Amino acid sequence: MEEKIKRTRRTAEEARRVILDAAERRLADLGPEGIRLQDIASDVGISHPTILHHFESREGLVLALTERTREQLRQDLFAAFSGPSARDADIHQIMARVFEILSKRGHARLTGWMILSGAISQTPDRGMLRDLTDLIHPKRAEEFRLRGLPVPSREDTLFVVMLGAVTAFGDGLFGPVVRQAAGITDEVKTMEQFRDWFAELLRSRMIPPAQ
Amino acid sequence: MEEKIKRTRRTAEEARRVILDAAERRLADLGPEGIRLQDIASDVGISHPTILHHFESREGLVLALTERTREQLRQDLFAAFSGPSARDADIHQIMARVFEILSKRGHARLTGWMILSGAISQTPDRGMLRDLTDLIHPKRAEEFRLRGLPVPSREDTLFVVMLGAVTAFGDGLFGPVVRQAAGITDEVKTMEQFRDWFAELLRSRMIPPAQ
DNA sequence: CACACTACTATCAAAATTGTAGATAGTCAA
DNA sequence: TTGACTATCTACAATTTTGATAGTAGTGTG
Repeated sequence: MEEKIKRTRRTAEEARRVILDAAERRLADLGPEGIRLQDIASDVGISHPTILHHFESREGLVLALTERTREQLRQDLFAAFSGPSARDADIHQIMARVFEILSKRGHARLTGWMILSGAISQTPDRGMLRDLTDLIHPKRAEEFRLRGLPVPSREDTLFVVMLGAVTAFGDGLFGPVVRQAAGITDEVKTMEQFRDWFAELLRSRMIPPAQ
Repeated sequence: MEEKIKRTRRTAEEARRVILDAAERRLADLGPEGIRLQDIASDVGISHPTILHHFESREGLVLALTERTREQLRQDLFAAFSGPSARDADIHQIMARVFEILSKRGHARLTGWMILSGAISQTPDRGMLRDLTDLIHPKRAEEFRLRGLPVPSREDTLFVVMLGAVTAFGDGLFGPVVRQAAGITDEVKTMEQFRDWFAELLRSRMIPPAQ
């Protein structure tokens, strides 16, 4: 006697989404070895050939995940910097949000893995930080201009942005190990203190000097 | 007619060394998928069971590599900060050396991979940055004391060290992608400029304010 | 209702990878 | 020289993993 098996049939788009979600979770949690078709499939509750059906190959899955992660990151970052709530938020809040995006959501780890595995170089680059700099620099220049101070170069703003990026990514991936090597006992508390300290450092570079 | 095959027989120590060298190179160059016993073996010019003979298992190899990398990093960093040449080198030269250690030798990439794969948490931690802070902080405090200025807390020095570490690691792994996202064309030149700019930022935090 | 479309499954094939077993050959010490 | 030791090899086994094939079952449209 044969069992009638219930199939849940999703739209192709929905199927791709849940598969990518599962792959993302596995990769962020379990590291480089975590992206096995069978495991991902069983997480979703489907058979592994279904993944191949939607993504052609394992590599196709990886590339799709890379692209989606990049795009999400771009959107999250721009939301943090140009959303309505960012209008009068100070840099502490914004940096807190950036760090949160990169560490809590595991984006730093994901990106690190993608860089190491070479997937990221096969995916289109959209000049995220260039655009971010172009968003920030005019405002910053204006602040200086209003006070009659020498306007900092765009390159200076770019370097501040790059430092923010490198540090936020670096903290997301290397942070825990660095804090351990620093002999820190209260991870969570120190993490927040460090981020605040760093945000203050960035702020003192960004704003015009006190008159 | 049988060919007499020449075997090169190394001491166990030497064999372990060349195997770890090859594994390190593959991992830094090729990423997570680069650590395959057969490939490493053929790089060295041996058969893959020889690797198993020396390291018990693939995992044993990974752990041995993790430990060695950590120890090398520790030694390199301490050499940069307390070696004879570091006596009157300024922070620009020291940071340049730190960045070089982490990027050129691929240590940042290696460490990133080890974190992602979970290997690093199975290896002893020696509080490298804590020790580094204890090496630096007294000197720094003395500089302030001599000038009759309020002495910064050890925590402040620790944060500067942590920022240096996070940024140097972050740059070693994420740097190229960040620079690409920043729309930078001349990678090498910008990299140097950024590092100098960052070293100057660190210096301005570290030294006593101008009288 | 009938039919086309396609998301999905079971099963198989092929390749790669780690690990085992037993034989072989350098090396050193007695 | 002889013998013990062990670094290294060849050959094989077991497992895992990606991918191919062909058929099944929801879903929407004429």
